[in-house]
Amino acid sequence: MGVTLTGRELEIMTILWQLGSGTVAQVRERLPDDLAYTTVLSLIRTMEEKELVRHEEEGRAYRYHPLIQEKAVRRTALKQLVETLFEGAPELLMTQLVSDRRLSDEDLRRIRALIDERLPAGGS
Amino acid sequence: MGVTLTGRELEIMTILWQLGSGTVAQVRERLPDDLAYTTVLSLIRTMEEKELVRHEEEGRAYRYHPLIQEKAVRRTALKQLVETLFEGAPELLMTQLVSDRRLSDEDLRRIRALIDERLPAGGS
DNA sequence: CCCGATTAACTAGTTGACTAGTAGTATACG
DNA sequence: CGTATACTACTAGTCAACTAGTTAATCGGG
Repeated sequence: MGVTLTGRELEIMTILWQLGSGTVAQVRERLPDDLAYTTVLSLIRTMEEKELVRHEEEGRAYRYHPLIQEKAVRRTALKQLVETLFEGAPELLMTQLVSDRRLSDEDLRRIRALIDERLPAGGS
Repeated sequence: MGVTLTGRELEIMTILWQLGSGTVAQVRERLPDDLAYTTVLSLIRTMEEKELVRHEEEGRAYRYHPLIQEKAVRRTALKQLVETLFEGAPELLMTQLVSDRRLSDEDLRRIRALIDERLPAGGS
């Protein structure tokens, strides 16, 4: 259930999300590893079969557009993580994030503000 | 970097974490899918090579003990997710969790209490 | 019009995760 | 002591992800 991507596919989608759209060459030069042109092409074609991207012709090349939203992928991945590793309990994940040193005071205040917005006024 | 497990390995580790330790048979009967005994054995032996578990002899069987902590796996997975899908910014992940319907008011209050503890007293 | 460069399509090889069978060994028990 | 049972070791096959080569088509410049 939900949109799931392999590692490489995610790298490619991230680039497409940033650019809005891109040709194979554009994606290729932005990938962290130096892959062969044909390799990137193969990946993108697979992604087109999965309906993750679509193409439109642009001169001699194809321009590829993302068909899925980053938010959807994030949601699926997060849900997956919570289910497999945090007993299906999101607050366990939250707790770990808050407990770890990873968040600055600034971050924490922002989160608290968000929570306050979300909670009905006058709670205990 | 950090402890990473495959899907099945995680399932097995979760069982070992719950039990404290276990034999192949004990793990096998608790796995969601009905795998052959030898399959589970193969998996666990691979995990022993990776130093994810160790064994001690117990009568005719081996008893396997986890060598890594659940917390370590959670930390790695969470960090991985933040880096690959949330621009390395944990507060983005927090924001999405808070925004989604997934958390009850109860959860939110608990998180807010945690944040309050964490933050230095006094001062927005 | 021809040449070099870029690109898409097709084909295929490698690797790791996952699965399971077979053989051999040890244990329990009558 | 002998047989059945449970277990480990070894071997191997399948599948998806990933990678890249070859071929053919297209375009721009001389």
